Amino acid sequence: MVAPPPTSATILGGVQLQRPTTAQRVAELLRERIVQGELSSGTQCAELQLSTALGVSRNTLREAFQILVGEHLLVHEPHRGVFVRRLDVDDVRDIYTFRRLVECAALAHPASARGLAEMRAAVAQGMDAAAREAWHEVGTADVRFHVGVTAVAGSERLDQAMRGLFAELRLAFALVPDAHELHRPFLDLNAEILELAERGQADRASLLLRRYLDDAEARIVAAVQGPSS
Amino acid sequence: MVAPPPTSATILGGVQLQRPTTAQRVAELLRERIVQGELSSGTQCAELQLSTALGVSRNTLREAFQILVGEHLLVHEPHRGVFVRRLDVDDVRDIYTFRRLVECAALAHPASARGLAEMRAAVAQGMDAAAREAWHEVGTADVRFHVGVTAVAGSERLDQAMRGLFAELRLAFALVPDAHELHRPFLDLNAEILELAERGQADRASLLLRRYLDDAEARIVAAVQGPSS
DNA sequence: GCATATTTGTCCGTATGTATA
DNA sequence: CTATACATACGGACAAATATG
Repeated sequence: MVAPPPTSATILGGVQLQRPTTAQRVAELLRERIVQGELSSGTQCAELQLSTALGVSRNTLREAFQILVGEHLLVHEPHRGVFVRRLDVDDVRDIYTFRRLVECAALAHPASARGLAEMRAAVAQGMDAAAREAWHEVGTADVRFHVGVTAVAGSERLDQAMRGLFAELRLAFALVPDAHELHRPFLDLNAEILELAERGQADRASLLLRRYLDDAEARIVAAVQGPSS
Repeated sequence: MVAPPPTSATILGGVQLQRPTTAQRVAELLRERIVQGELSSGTQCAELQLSTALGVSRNTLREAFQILVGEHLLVHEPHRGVFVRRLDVDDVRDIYTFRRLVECAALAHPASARGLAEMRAAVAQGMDAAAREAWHEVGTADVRFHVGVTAVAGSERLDQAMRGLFAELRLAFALVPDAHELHRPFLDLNAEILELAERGQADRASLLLRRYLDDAEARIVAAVQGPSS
């Protein structure tokens, strides 16, 4: 059920030499639904219900759960079940502390040209999407830009950690009332950061990025705190 | 089998409010064996053999595998099984690129006093262990010192990522012939870094740390490359 | 290159314990 | 407090892929 099992060998280019197992496909499907906000924070993922809905056994589903718990997208409460993670203010602050350290340091000491290329592509995609008023894609491009910033550091593991962090962040994005307004103001800022980075003005690029992150953090924190205060 | 299931409630102090599930306990047991080198790189973890040896079902064991695969300690090869990860030179370089960025940036922009306290405790432990010629404990203290450095940044998620990175690194430590000699030369260096950090000489501490990491990387790379060259 | 044995991948049924109405 | 629902964990089964002789 879940998905048409890829024909056979699946030896596509790249690193992925192994056809995904069912648990991996289930995890990917759930991950997508979570970051897209279709499964909102706090939602319980009942084993019986989900396994029948997806057409997989409970054992396989539980393997998928372990993957997503490891990515912090699900939380496990013993004998109660697994739930879509709910981020609180401390979580958001923690994530942005992480991002500030990594992204600013990456820009300050550039080591990989591949990251710059990603940043460039992301800025172009964001501009294009904004012109078409495709706000969701603007958000995607924004995330892509910052993954690119991280890639400047030149560590595959660091990139992966950051991708996981952004998946978590989307749990908070879903709480922001007008998601369009969240990313649009950053389009020009990203372009400016890119230009500074390409001209070798590493310190100024890093400083501008820090301002971006402080601003973004404040917006998300306000949204997570809710209408109160 | 695996381990005496903790009596009942297990509401110890700290964050851990949930009694570990069997899969988590199995994962912890295997993790320990892996980082201690008892399960060496490349070893296959046969499901039937391990599940009977540990007294758990195959399903439960497979859940534990997913946890450790997520931590990069095991690799999954479809229809072949799971194996203890084998690090190559690129892996070691990647890990040290990660460490350089994070640890140096943490020291350069200190944000948490708790991290400094950990560094201080680790230096003391290392000195004490060296005096007793407990070389294994010297290594433990060295790792603790650098986890402390990371903690200076003040992000729980960053700390966790770094702990995972060190678990991976131990796969490579096991390849170094005389593990004693790996950490001992760094005892004085750690103390010096700590002193600079405590005196607020953030830049000099960060620079010294970078030299440490370059040196350590070279040693590990040489060990992983083997007697050749 | 082929037939066979082994191991993984996945499912089902079920007994037990835990939380909640 | 009982009852119900659900998670936990086990063992068995079989197909599919891989390894072996």
